[in-house]
Amino acid sequence: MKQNKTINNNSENFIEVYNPSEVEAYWQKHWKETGLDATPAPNKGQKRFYALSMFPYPSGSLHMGHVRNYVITDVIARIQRMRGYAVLHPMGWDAFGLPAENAAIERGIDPKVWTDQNIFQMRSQLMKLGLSIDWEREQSTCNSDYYCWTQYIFLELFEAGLAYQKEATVNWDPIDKTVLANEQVDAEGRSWRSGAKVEQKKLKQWFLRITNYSDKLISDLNELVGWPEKVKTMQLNWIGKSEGLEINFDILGIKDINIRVYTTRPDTLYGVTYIALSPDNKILDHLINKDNKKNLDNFRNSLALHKNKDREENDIDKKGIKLDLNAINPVNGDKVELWISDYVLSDYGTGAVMGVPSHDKRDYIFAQKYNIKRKPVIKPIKNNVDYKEDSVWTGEGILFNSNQFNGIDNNIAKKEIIKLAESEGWGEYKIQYRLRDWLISRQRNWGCPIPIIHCRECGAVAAPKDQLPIELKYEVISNKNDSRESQTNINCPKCGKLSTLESDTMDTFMCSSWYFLRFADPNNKSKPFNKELIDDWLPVDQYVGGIEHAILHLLYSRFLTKALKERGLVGINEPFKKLLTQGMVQGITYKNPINGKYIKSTDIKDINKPIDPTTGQDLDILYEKMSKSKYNGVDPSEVIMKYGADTARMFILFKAPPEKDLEWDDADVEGQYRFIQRVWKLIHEYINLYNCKINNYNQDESKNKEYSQIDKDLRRSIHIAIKNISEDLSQEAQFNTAISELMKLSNCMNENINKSISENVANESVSVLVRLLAPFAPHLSEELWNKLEGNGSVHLSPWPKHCNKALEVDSINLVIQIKGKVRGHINVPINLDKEKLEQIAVNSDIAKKWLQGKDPTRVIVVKNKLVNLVP
RNA sequence: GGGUCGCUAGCUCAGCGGUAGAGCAUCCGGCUUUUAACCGGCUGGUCCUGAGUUCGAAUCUCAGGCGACCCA
Repeated sequence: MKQNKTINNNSENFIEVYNPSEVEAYWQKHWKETGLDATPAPNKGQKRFYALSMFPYPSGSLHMGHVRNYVITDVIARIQRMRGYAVLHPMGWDAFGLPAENAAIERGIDPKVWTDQNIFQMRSQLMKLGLSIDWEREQSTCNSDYYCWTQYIFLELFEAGLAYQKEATVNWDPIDKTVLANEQVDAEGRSWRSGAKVEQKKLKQWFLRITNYSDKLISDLNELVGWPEKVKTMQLNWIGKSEGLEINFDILGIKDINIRVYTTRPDTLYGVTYIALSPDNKILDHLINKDNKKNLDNFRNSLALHKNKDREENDIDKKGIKLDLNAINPVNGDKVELWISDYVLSDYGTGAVMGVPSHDKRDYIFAQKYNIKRKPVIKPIKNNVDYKEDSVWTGEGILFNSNQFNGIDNNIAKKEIIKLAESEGWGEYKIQYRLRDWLISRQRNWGCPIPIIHCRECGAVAAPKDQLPIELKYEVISNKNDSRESQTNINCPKCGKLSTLESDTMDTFMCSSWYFLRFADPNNKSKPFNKELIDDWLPVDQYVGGIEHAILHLLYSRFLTKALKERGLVGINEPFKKLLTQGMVQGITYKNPINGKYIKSTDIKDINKPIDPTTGQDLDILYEKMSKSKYNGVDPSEVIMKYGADTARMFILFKAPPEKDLEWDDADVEGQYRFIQRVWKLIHEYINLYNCKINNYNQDESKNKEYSQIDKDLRRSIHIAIKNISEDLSQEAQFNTAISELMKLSNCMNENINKSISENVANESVSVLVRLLAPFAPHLSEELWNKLEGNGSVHLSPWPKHCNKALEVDSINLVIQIKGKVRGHINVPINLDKEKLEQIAVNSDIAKKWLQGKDPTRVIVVKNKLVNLVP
């Protein structure tokens, strides 16, 4: 940006242009030296506030999403400090994970060195944003003084029986060569990290018993009044509690064996035409004869290694083989076919489903493919045009084809059929959850080692807590496969015999499920944290992060907090009191709608009418998530270099409410830069004209004084700004409207600049504006505060309070409505009684003109606002 | 299919029964050796549509349209 020597050459006093890079660097250094951002020592009686952003993965470069995230918590932290809270605002690094390991393999670098370099890089970028973070509390999950306690917490869970090993069908990511938890596989069956189609493998793995807490995780959502409803709904759906019936189906011709089926739709029981078993259901061993055994083996082998989710999908091809057996529907004795199909999951429910093609989409598709008969038993109450008996109806309705239940509403029938099943003994009411136990084993090197020793005699033995950490070996990982197979020998802590150390590491989500606790007691050498300090600072008062963690991180953290509470390690029940999920930062893209190619903005001649330089095609202008492949990324460091951190902060907060997506627009950034410059100039003009100093403002004097009209008007604007901004920042984090109010106040001060404002009111306005601006533009405000000779730091000065008296007005513009339409205004003194207002309105020229001599039939008077005359 | 949220100036958003509002952009003027920057000013609105409630609806109710996200 080209810098002029002065902003306004006409002004008598030359005002230097505000130079953000100089000023920002100066104050950042000064704040560091004076310890401005340090967390105050717990002091009895002082209110506490814990502001936290989700800590980042240290990829090495800061992106706009990070900036948005950390600026939001920073503004909140700064406001709370000015309001007199002791504030904890820490930062750390989610430092284990595959990129470091891949870098190590590809380039032969120690992953620890690589990670630390990235952390150094990102930390210095963050510092340039002027974030009031207490860096003394910084944590990095890959440091042994952190993961030591991750292991300790794992052992606590192990002792509580909440960590266990089992053989299960698990999601295998073929690119990252590791297993994944269900939460880490998306709806298309792809890994959240590598994007690879996940395969199914049967492996012995470590799990955490999150399902023990299913009900608590649901019911305690009610405590989380400060969470977006959307996130709570997503968690509720993920846990997926359902009520239903578990039914025994006898098999025709085979005694002593029956098939257990779970259904949430007992009302469709009369519509069952087949039973489908999962291919690995153990009951098959008892049902299959030699001939069928071969078929089954072939079938099992032929099954593509689908991901669970994939198999649940409605529209994918479902495969099946028919058995020469029939089951008996216990409710009516009907014979139903027996099938094996890959759309039945072995570890959900009982590994068997009852097929009701008329009332379940997946069953319908399967039945259609294999010509299985259908039997409709529910029809909608309304004569729905869309409903046909030979199609599938999954909605509500009335039963038919169902003996004694005919004509009954299906919701009532559900309960009635459960009752019948229980009284006749062929089924029982059961609650089922979608949530599975959390698989935490990862076949990776760069992760927190699982502190377990496998002994031939004693089995899985916990590493003694006083021998933690089980150190991670940092040697260069040159060959993935070889390093996975090498085992570390260790003596069994129980019997002393030679044993092996567990070679898997933990899911990195385990590391991030408790970091918010460690910040309360970051340097504890004897345990993860001191309970008193946790209960003092936590729960986190304001947590800010991306919606992508609505289930993963937030659910795991809630679970772990509850588990630790039961172990007596913490006293809190929920970790995060308020949650704000910020929207994405999007960049402008130019896309050729024909071939779908993205064009760099530098290749476009006229940015207002973008044309593909090679094909001449008109381009679509879109806003999309910033990414290299779309050429729409904006580098935070460049923006800070060009405009300064304050401009970047102001822009990002002003452009959209925090929870909405934000469209990056360079023109608007310029606008914010100009605002910063205008404020700078404005305050200097006040200094020059009114000799403004913070300490010249006499608050007591302002209270009972008689003011001139100009002073009164300006004071009203000042106190309206205080009131509105304080409200914007109290209930919801409405930074955009708060900044808009700041602009209004500065515009108003600017309008009054050459009018005869009294010195005290000029000082009041300056003192208020600089303080209101402080959380948003901390450097500019501090510099101005300093110029105004304010005491100490503006960031430790008290947040202004509005004065109700200043909001009062002497006169109002009375609105005159005729039949509800605004026809004019009359300036009248405030607080006139209704009769007087009516009199003024009726006798006004406006009334005469519009009523044309007629008397109004009705008069509505709203005191201090309007009079409505109805002819 | 269900749920949630949204639709207000060219753009991004406030307003949530009582005069439609900010910022940016546009346009005009000033300043200036040009570009630009800066300063000043003016524009700009079926508040998605329709019906209802009301003296009065952007605001409340109902129906519909469009869009986003989530779930199935």
